[in-house]
Amino acid sequence: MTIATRKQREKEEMRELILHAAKNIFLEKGYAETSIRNIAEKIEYSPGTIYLYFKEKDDIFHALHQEGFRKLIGMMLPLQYVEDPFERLKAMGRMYMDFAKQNKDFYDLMFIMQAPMNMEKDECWEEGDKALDHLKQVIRDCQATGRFEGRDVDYLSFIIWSAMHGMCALYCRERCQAYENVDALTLMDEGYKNLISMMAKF
Amino acid sequence: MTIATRKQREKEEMRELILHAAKNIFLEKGYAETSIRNIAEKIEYSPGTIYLYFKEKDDIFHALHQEGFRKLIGMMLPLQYVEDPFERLKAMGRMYMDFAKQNKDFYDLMFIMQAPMNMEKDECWEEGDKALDHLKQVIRDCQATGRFEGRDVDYLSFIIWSAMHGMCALYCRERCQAYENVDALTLMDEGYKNLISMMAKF
DNA sequence: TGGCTAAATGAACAGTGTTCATTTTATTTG
DNA sequence: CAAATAAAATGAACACTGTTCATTTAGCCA
Repeated sequence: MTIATRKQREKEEMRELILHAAKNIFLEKGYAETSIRNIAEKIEYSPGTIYLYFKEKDDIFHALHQEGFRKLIGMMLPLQYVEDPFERLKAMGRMYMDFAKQNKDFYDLMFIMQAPMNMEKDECWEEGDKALDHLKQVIRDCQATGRFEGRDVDYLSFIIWSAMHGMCALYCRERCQAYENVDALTLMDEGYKNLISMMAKF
Repeated sequence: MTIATRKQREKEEMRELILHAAKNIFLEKGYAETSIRNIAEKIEYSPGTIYLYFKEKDDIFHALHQEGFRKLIGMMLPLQYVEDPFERLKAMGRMYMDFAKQNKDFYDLMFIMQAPMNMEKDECWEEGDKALDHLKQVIRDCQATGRFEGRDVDYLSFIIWSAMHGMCALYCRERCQAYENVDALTLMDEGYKNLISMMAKF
């Protein structure tokens, strides 16, 4: 094993160390409260060191962004074995919602935040595109069984995604409080049922 | 006219002056780039002065938040004369979308940002609640004509709002770019048409 | 004009992301 | 092994942030 490869591995380990610390602070305190100095302190290095492994703060969150998508896709993957396409679509929607509920901060980072988006589209959205392709494919599968006949896949996937995202985003940013007498989780569950009914008759 | 009343008027004018400057910077540069010092500089006062008229930065954005809702409600108001409730609902949806397209930053501030929400619910969401009540009422009007029969108004309004918000939020935060071959505005228009079709058959 | 109150100031505090000359550490060469 | 070189880590410094507060300035009343 050459020194060069060890050096490279150590570099990779350092990146992981930083990411691990960043993720913990981020999940605990949120984006705004996660500072470079906080991360540096946690891993017992100086702030400057972090800039040897990441070009800027957003780079770190870009990495977490990808991790979030890998997590979401990981949750979705088993659902490909649900045979009936519409049932699969329904299960995917529920999974998406559960992901948002259980990983508020990841969801925020992936779909709401402005921060880590100053990247060239191609490299930044690879994982996100994959997730969207999943959705489009299941819609095409539905169409193969006669559902959603004649509907454009792009437009249809967009409104479905929007509806799901809308609920999750309102949830993440506390706008569900507008409904004083209904608890947020119930609101989402029942809202989703309505969406399913709509799609079923569509 | 007593001095006291003039003093009070001057105080109000100063608030307006600050708000006006804040709004301009905010609409031009966004929330993060709008600093107290920037606002102070624009109105040619010292930073400290602003804290004599607003408790904190969020207070300023809370005021803009309200202004945004008044603007949205103002746009919605004429639509109450659309007789058919479902047509009215459709028009309201389109109006909501247009508002988001034309006032990206206001929309962001009103429905996406975390910032100015650290207020006691009652005073902060008065305007927002009014807007939501509008939606609920038109749904009830629809139900009076036999549409959406047996559906819970809270849940139904939530999924409709979510679908609209989802599109607008994805638009505001540049997630429409996920669709490489479709322009964002077309995506929203066509997405909305799909939503209307869904609601029509629901 | 003197006294008082209210308004405005701007330096100071504790924090931020980021840069870079300097020091420390590790590796290679003589 | 020692000296020279290359790589990694440092932390002070820069320009910024929101917010506070002792001090100065301006306006009003007796």
